[in-house]
Amino acid sequence: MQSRPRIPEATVARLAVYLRVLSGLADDGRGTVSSGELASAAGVNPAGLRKDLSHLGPCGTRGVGYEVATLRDRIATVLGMETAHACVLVGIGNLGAALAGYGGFGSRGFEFVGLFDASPARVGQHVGGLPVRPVAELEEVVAATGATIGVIATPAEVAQPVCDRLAAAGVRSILNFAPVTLTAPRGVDVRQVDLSVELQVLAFLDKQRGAVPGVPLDTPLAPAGGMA
Amino acid sequence: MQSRPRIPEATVARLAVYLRVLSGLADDGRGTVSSGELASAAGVNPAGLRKDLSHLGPCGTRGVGYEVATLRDRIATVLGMETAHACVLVGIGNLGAALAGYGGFGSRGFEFVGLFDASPARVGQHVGGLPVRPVAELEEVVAATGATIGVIATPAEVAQPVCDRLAAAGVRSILNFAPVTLTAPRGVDVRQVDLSVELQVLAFLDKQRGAVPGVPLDTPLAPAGGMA
DNA sequence: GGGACTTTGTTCCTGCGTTCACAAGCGGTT
DNA sequence: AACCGCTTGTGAACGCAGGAACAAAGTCCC
Repeated sequence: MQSRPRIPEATVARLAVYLRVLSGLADDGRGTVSSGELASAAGVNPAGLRKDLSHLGPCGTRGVGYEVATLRDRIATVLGMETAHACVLVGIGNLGAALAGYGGFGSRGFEFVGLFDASPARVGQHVGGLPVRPVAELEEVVAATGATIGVIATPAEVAQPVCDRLAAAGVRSILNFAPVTLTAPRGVDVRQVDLSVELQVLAFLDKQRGAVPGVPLDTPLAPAGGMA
Repeated sequence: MQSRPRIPEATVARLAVYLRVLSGLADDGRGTVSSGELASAAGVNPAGLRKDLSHLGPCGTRGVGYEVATLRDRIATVLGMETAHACVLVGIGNLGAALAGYGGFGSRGFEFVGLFDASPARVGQHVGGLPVRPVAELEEVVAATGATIGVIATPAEVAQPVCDRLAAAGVRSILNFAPVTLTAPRGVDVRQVDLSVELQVLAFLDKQRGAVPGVPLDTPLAPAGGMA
């Protein structure tokens, strides 16, 4: 009954999506939304959306719907977005530069306070308004800024040492883009985003769909010629 | 039981991880691996790993373990990696350029056959060995190359139109990096990768952990000055 | 050749997430 | 003021994923 006994992780991920949709609706001047419309825009089931929202207490009006601005602020508060989160980014390659320049982070309360790279050629360059610093200064910057989130976009070979240094420096949440499974000490949360894994799942689903005609397309799809 | 009655998506995602670990072990010259060691390297439970592998039939030797090369090839076959997949990439901004230059795709059977961007300044440039083409040629290239996978790395505003054009051109699997929920016709599978959502989940877990001291750290954690 | 150890493959069980369906409550209307 | 339709919030059932324990099977050693 308290504020948050426990919110499932799957629900948290969806809350972030709702928040994005609600921000767009607020910009369009919408005052209220129904669960059905919001669920449709987010690509989920209306009942599931209501259950997700029930985790943060009653925040809608029966017979009317949800007040867009109020619900947006409520979700932002629950997700911990009222306070800015300081992040450090290690590995300013192609992907790292893309992350540093991505505006979607800053508008959601995440601020990069340090960019690091091992290559001397990169050090000193400015990416997204911040200078790239040598990795030797990592611990110093983390301690000075109180950064709690670390993002790893390095080659796979050095991802684990970087993870160890981040954890030792006091970072408690790590987002890893390197294609390796990281091990972190107890109390440090690591989330893995493997781009090739996503592609392989897509390829498998495509193969499975093509091999099993049990899920036919309702589109004509022409000859196809496929046979079992 | 024979070929594939149905493999859960969660298992497919983990199979891709096992495949990466097995490739590394094969490069190190390892002949066999036990489920415990493989599970440890992949960061999963040994029992769960064996259950995942059971979906593709008995492929291990009791008392010994799994033959590294054999298991690797088996997983690669199941995931549909023996045949190369042609992909098109729309939106050559910071993120798109990073994806085009990422070597992890080519080594896993995914080949970019077309890069597209709406900006005339981008068109003609070469990224990752391929020329950037105008989006007007999208349908033509998809038809000529038979690409089945489309990757969207455009701004959010144009992601839905691009998705529609990809689907109409014959692409059946779409990986979307734009922060919008896409709607695709029946038969076209869309996977969403929202980087800010990942960060927000991390921030929430951190906030929850900090507010609820029920999960204490077993490390001393007192002075931040300590290091490995 | 036999015994014992190791490791896989399977089965059961617990818990979670998702979905469906209904009661409660609010606004608008007459 | 009362009725009625609409929407939220909640309770229950279904299905699925995850984890642990057990039996089968193969190998190594004596």
